Amino acid sequence: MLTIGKLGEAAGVKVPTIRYYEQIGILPEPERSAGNQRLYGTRTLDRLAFIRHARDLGFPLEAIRDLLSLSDRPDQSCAEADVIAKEQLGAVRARITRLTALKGELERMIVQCAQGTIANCRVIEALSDHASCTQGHQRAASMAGGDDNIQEVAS
Amino acid sequence: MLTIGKLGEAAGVKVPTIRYYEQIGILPEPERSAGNQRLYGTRTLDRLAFIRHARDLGFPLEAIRDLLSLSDRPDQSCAEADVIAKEQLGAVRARITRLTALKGELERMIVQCAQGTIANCRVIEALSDHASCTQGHQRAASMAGGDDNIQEVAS
DNA sequence: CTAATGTCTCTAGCAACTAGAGGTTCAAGA
DNA sequence: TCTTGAACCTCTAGTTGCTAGAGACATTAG
Repeated sequence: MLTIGKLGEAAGVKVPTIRYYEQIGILPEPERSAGNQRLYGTRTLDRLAFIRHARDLGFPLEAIRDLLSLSDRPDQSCAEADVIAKEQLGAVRARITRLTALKGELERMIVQCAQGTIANCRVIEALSDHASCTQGHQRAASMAGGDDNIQEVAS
Repeated sequence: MLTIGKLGEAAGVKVPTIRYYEQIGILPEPERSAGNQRLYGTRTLDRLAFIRHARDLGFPLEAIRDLLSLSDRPDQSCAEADVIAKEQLGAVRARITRLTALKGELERMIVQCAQGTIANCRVIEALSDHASCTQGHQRAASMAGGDDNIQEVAS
């Protein structure tokens, strides 16, 4: 039997994340020790590894929940799993397309920045000049899953 | 003078988002009409278009805040703006690399799904089999800004 | 036995919005 | 002029997928 810390270590998932997964119901409530600490078997380790891997692949937790409920009924058709994976692939492709366009625009911006003053800075100017934008004006309706925010770029 | 709705339409930004930007201080508090409604000039439209464009490029609001404070002091060097843009470019490149790897893995998974039952579904199996993962085990320390979650894939 | 580490629950916070309640103001048509 | 309906106001709470902290209890190594 594994404690929560060992489980997290084995699966590559942080301890609070495991408790969070239990809270939202994608991991079952485990046994407890005499002192009320969670104890897990290898079944849960497999399940958690599955979740982690799917998260790494970009699947949202709701999709993972669906996948898990499918794998709990192994006699069903795998068509549903296939659909989920294909949707995921479409979303990933769309993101790559979009990010590639962004990369081009950023590269242009940086090349044009001649280390002058802000007044004639191409970076700021490129950001101000919406007309030179390669993307359209549709933000909400742009592409499926097009939420390309990057964390920790500059504080 | 533009009302908030017209401003949002002109800049391609939703009304609650504008109020949110004001709340977090990246848009100034505007004038008000006699009936307490917000009224904006073209200065704010420019600023909002700048924000929207930068968001489209994936800049986080904190980076945009820095960029805006730079552009408020036009005599400074643009080196800082250059640094921010370069960080952004690095993050975008890392995301593309990562997403391309994910795309390959998803494609493999889907090709192998022979429309059988869950019991021998390659999609589920590929997700369970952590050993066949092309990525390492480092999640937190993977790549800069590597948070590739996709929304709205499956409910 | 004690000290250090691990675990417990609970609450609050992060980004970047979005949605809703319940009320007010404005512009246009009859 | 009145009236309707859209747009606006403030405020709170929800979203996703966690992360961080407080204060208390459990376990384990020396």
